[in-house]
Amino acid sequence: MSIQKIAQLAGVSVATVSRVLNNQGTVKEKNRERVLAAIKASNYQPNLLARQLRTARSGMLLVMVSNIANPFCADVVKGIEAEAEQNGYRILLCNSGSDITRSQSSLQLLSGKMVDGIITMDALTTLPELSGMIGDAPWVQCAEYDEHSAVSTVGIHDREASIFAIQQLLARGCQRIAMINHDLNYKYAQLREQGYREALNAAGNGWQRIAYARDLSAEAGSEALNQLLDGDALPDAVFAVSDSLAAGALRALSSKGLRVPEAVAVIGFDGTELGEITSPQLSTIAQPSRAIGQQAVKLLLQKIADPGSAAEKIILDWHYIARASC
Amino acid sequence: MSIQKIAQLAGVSVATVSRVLNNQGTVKEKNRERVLAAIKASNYQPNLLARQLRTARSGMLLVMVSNIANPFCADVVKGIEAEAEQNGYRILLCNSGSDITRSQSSLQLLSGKMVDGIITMDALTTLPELSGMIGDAPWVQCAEYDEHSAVSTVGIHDREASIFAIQQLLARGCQRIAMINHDLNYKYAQLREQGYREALNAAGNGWQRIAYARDLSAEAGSEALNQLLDGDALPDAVFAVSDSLAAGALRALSSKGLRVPEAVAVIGFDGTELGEITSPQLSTIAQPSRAIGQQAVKLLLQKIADPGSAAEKIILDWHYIARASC
DNA sequence: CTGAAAGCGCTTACAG
DNA sequence: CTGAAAGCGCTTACAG
Repeated sequence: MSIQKIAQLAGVSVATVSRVLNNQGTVKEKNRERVLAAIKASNYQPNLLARQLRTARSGMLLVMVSNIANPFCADVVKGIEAEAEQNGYRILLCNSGSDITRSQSSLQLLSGKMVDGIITMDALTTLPELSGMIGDAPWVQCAEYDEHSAVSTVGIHDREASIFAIQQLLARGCQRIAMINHDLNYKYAQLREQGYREALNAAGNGWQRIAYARDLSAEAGSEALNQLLDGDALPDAVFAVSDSLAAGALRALSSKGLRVPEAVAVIGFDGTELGEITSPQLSTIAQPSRAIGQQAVKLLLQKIADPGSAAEKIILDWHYIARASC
Repeated sequence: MSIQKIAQLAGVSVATVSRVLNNQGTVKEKNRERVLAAIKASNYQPNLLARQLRTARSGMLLVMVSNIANPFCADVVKGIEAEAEQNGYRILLCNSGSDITRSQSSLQLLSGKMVDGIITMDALTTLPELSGMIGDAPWVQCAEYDEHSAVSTVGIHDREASIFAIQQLLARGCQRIAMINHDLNYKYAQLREQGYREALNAAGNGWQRIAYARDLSAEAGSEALNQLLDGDALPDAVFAVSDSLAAGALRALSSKGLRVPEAVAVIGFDGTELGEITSPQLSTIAQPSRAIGQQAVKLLLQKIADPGSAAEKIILDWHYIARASC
């Protein structure tokens, strides 16, 4: 079913059909009705491929997430969706799974003109490989801040937040503060680790242990915690770079009979709903997830409207949520 | 940058460029090299819109999820992704948020020929409104089983699973078993409620209370539980239709000082990782999430390959995971 | 092994 | 207010 058939059915030209379809130009009322009737009668749906090929505009934004199962990502996506919708854009989600091949495959949607722009949440270090395909298409990098790249970004001050968390633990009297980090390919992982070391060094505390979780699942958090427990001295505090990791750590601590926060204090990161269902509830650094997504869309739309505009960096505020685990 | 330019640069026709692009037909080695060189030199990327318009094939599957933040959905999506990838298909995720307008908007991707088929996880009752747009495009409905519709589905036997859960509670000696259900627009919600009532009726137990959560968040689970606590007699067991709801219920119980399972036993549904991070850990009905996604793709691909084939229904096995909450 | 040409289904100046 | 025609960037018989 094409616009041709509709034109034929309605006894007008394709141009006229196109005009009523797009509500533009002027069409005599009687013709409009005829066209509308023909459309309804044949259950016609316009071919988006043809339309977008012609107009070079899709009204769609691609969002590339490393892991939708992560509640923080899901929250950011919600912010993205809301803002996009408000501006008449639809969003397409691709789960890259941090896999470079899969990312590249998804990027074809961009280079292939199926979407007008892209928001990535991938690891910073994978970006160079991607940027070739992205070229100078509208792009903003989300929740992964990089000061040197020429791409627009929105995120928080990760180092600061991390320092704050450690200071919190220090103020509590903790002596052996361990960290559960994630893949150092992520800039946030690097920055938070840097903050961890800085804060401890500044306090003259040389006891530093870091375990790296293989992904952001609770399971991986448990594993990481068990690694930490393997050493000579037990940590009396754990700072995890994600609530899901922290949740897994809490679980592992509990199964070892270590009370939280008495024996081991725990601080998480993200401020997701996960922190409310663990026991004890999780103290955590909350990111402004929705706002991050929202800002990302704003930057992207700006770039789409004016492709020549310069890259912009937005830093949003985090805050600490004190609950029972610290 | 178009195939035209490449042809010009390489000094061949567009047909030849197309042939090397698609690795088909035969091209003299020297010409192939020239084309490849031109492509590299100009960082050419094929326009997918044009290609798909011409071939009427996209290699993409649309997955419409009501809520990606739900871990069960995320697991199903993982199964979908894996199976799709194995068959050379890319997947596009759309978060409908159970919103009919948003669903319709996403469906334009299908009717607009941008994707070859669709997997929905929406509520059954919204489907009639959608089926008009879907027409007879390849479609499978996932995790929401309907015996009467003509669309392929894959799911579990919800009523049975629900009955089993209630019997478990009954066997434990629970007398006042409440249910936390979700929107009855979902068939699974209807079926599980039916199972709940049937099992209690069969046991001659007339004490039946149901609270409906406004969504599938832990927060909504807590709210629902508090409603349940409002009545005259306290329940001594709660069956929740989702792990996230159950997690919220556990949290609310704990804040009321009600011990689980001693004062109130709890059983969840889905078998997601959430059940492992709550305290106590959650006993739950586990769905074969990955397999559900995988089967859905198989059915869909089958339908794409042979559009005339009949709708198929697949019922997968669930199993009970006994943990500490019951 | 290669190229000219038709055509996928739209939109949009342009002329009337 | 309307239609004929060009063109978006591809692929694919078809002829050579």
